[in-house]
Amino acid sequence: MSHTEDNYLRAVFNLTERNKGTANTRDIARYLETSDASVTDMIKKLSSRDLLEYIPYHGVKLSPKGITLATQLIRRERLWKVFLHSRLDMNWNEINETAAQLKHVNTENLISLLDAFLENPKFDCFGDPIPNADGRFTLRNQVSLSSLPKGARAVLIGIRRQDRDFLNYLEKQQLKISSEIRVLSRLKFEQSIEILIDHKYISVLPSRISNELNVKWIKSKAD
Amino acid sequence: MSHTEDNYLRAVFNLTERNKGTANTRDIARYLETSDASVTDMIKKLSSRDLLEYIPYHGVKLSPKGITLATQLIRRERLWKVFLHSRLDMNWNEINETAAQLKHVNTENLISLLDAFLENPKFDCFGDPIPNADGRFTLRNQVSLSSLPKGARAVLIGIRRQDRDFLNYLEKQQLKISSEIRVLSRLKFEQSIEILIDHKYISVLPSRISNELNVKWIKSKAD
DNA sequence: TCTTTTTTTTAGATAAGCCTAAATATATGC
DNA sequence: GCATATATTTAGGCTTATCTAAAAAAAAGA
Repeated sequence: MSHTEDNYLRAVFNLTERNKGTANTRDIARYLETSDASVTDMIKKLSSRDLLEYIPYHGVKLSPKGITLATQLIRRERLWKVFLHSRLDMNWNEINETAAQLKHVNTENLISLLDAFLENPKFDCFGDPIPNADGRFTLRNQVSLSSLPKGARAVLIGIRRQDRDFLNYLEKQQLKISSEIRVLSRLKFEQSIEILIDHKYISVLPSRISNELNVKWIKSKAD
Repeated sequence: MSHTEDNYLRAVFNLTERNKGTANTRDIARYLETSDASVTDMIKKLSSRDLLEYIPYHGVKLSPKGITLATQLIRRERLWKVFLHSRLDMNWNEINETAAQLKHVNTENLISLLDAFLENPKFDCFGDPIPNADGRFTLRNQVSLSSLPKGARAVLIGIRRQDRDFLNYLEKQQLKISSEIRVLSRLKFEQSIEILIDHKYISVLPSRISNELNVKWIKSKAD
């Protein structure tokens, strides 16, 4: 597998949300910042090698073989993210850029040794699940921050959007994985939500933002 | 810089022993396991970009610009070796294979963060010096194990040859960086040297082997 | 349904990195 | 110094991954 092929597989994986549905040419091209024509070329190549299931003019999804490979890539990438975050204390944007490169590194024992060194994390620093060596993902209950009622308490456990500007914005707001959140009020303007972060910082987030944040809702006995 | 270009620069760096002398086409081809013709092509390309100084038919050396880049590559590769050895406990052969891939990864702060995490090591797990961010190498006194007299005490600090079979052989012999060595006797047969390793293991090494090992000779006050 | 817009595919080119075979330059031995 | 051997370069071609422009298919709107 070349780096390019790796990236196509991961793109299809991400765009089909773990293979529910198909990815279309145009979205893959945008995701990888390349031309539609290049995507068609590569799709043909990968499907001829049984990594993609392809119906011309109607998009692609991963084949069983493709799922296995894509899952390994995701595993490598997310384990590296944990390393970069927890050991090197790198910032979010650089973590994504660096892990995107590191995921291509592949030798016999590297990933199992790294996994052991990091003490077998199940989620990365953005809350995304890390598949185990068999490709299985850990599931957990989570809801969108935007769905919480006034007064609710929650912990931030997942960040859906991960583009540069969005991540910079969150870091500015002192929001990070494991941050404790209390919903102070819900405003009519842009369906905003006013929250208290880690008992210290007050923020008002428009739904455009809070929709992208997944939390674990801590229900007290009273509820 | 592409991965291929990276590898050519590092090859020239290694083959010229930090730029004393020139590297010839054939040796570069052997080192990179490619054809002579491909090497000529790439040499032309890199010298046209002022990374190599090239006299047709008479070999190449790194230009000042090339030295800077090659030194950064060596720095990245050797820092990763320290990580793989000291944190992941990977074996020597896989360390070389993995670090060869990792050295291409390059983002803004990665290497300085890794360096800090590893506590600024000056030598890697094979005893090779790690250039600092300015490209300077730490020097130290070392002699070949083969040159020690009977009775000498020393510490293993460098391994010159690093091919698969050689490294496997050393690991079998319980030899590693920082091993304490005492010279028990010197034999006529193949100029072998009998040594005691870490007060536990006795080995007889032919000069073919001991020539490739660098040690720090611990001279006691009596000497 | 028929036209227009959007999306996808095809056609034809280009650049990087590699190859083999042939030509040429340099080094070596007598 | 000349013949032979070795090393290097040139010539021509291949593959991968990319591109733009044009053609074709599908989707959307009136």
